[in-house]
Amino acid sequence: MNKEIVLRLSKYKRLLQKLKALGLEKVFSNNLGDALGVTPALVRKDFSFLKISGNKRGGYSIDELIQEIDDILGKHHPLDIIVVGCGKIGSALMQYNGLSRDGITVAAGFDIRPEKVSYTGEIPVFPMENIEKFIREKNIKVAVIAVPENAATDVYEIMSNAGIRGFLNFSTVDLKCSKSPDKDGAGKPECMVNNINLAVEIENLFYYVNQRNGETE
Amino acid sequence: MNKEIVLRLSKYKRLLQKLKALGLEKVFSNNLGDALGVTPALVRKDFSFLKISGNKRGGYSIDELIQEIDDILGKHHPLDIIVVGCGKIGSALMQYNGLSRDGITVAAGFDIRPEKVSYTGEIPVFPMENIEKFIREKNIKVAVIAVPENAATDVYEIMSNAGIRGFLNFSTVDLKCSKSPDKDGAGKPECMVNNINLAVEIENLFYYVNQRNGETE
DNA sequence: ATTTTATTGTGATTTTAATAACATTATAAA
DNA sequence: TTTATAATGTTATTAAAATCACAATAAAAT
Repeated sequence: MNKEIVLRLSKYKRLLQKLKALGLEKVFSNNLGDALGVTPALVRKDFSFLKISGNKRGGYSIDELIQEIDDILGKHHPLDIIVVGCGKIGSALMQYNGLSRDGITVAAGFDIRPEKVSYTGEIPVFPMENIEKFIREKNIKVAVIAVPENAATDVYEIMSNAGIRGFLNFSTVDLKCSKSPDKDGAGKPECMVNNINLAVEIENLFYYVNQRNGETE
Repeated sequence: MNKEIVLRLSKYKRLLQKLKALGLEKVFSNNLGDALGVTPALVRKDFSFLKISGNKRGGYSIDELIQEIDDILGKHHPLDIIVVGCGKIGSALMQYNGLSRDGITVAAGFDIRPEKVSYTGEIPVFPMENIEKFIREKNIKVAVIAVPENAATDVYEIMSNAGIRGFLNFSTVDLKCSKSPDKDGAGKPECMVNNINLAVEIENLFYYVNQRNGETE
């Protein structure tokens, strides 16, 4: 499955939950397409691909869609993550309410600096030495990387070896996930990395802003 | 110009700066392609498109590439932004060093809550009433939105009217930029919005992680 | 000076994702 | 019960982006 379609699924679901909260029960490919800025045909294709069928004239059942999308996104399992690096960005994420509202739980934070370690807060922060054990024991599969540039690859390696398979990387290095080593390069990726570089995003915005001011092209 | 190519430009540049710091002077399309995970042909096409030419056997001059990319990304103008919403995410961004390292300056923060307002810190936090005046006077064009869901569209409207043209949106609503109203829908977008939904990103990771465990397909 | 080589620059091809178009069919209306 | 309608589901088409492939050529080697 395509990366874009998975992102659309999350967006459909958020929208559907809001529609449901408003008391709606059915929705048309039309409505979802408008909201996401895509054609209704694409919405139908997505659902068709997911084996969700609608009703020839009544559209799709919102409940069924939500249920089905949650299945696909694995929302019926606990979504436990850890955050590595409890500096500015890392601790903001740990305290961010937006995650728990979507069923995502930050199980713990980790930091190499002793002064960041704390077992008293709502979410404990452990020293880095404990990370491997924690990942294995709690069977954690997804982690946020919020460490400085020079530590990122090391931290990635450690976590990757301990069993983390999904990384949300806020460090300034672009991490690429290693392939399965046993198949000498031909294997499918062992993990998934999602790099978010805030400076890149902002530079990107400035580019467009400058475009607008400059050439009328 | 394509959105993807602009992102690649930022990535090329970061890489080039590191290579330069190591003392290198020339680089081949080959090297850049490897690092970014694209083919060398695409790298050459990007540069060709930017009117940067290399040397038939000596590759590209790192200095020239950096200079040229900075030109295109508008890095010779000041990159001043504001942050609206000084909660967890917002204040983390304001204090984040990664931005200033790339020449991006947070000129001010804004918050509707009086207790967040402060003129003593390194970056002042003003009350929301002042935002329009500030944007106009300082000619700010790019803003980060880090407010709760219910405030996002209002805040977006206010800033859009005051002159902001590039938005990095961390709120949980997907903002879509409005088109120029004078051309009844046919005009080019008036602004650019970059939505980052952290919960969506993490859900996305869980999807791939679950895939790996499940079907061997 | 000549030949070889390594790299650029670009046209052709492939791949992928999205749109457009339409045949199908469940519901509603007559 | 028949007809009309409004939505789905899917096939064909278009558009876009990346890769492939190779001719052109500057530098290095002989």
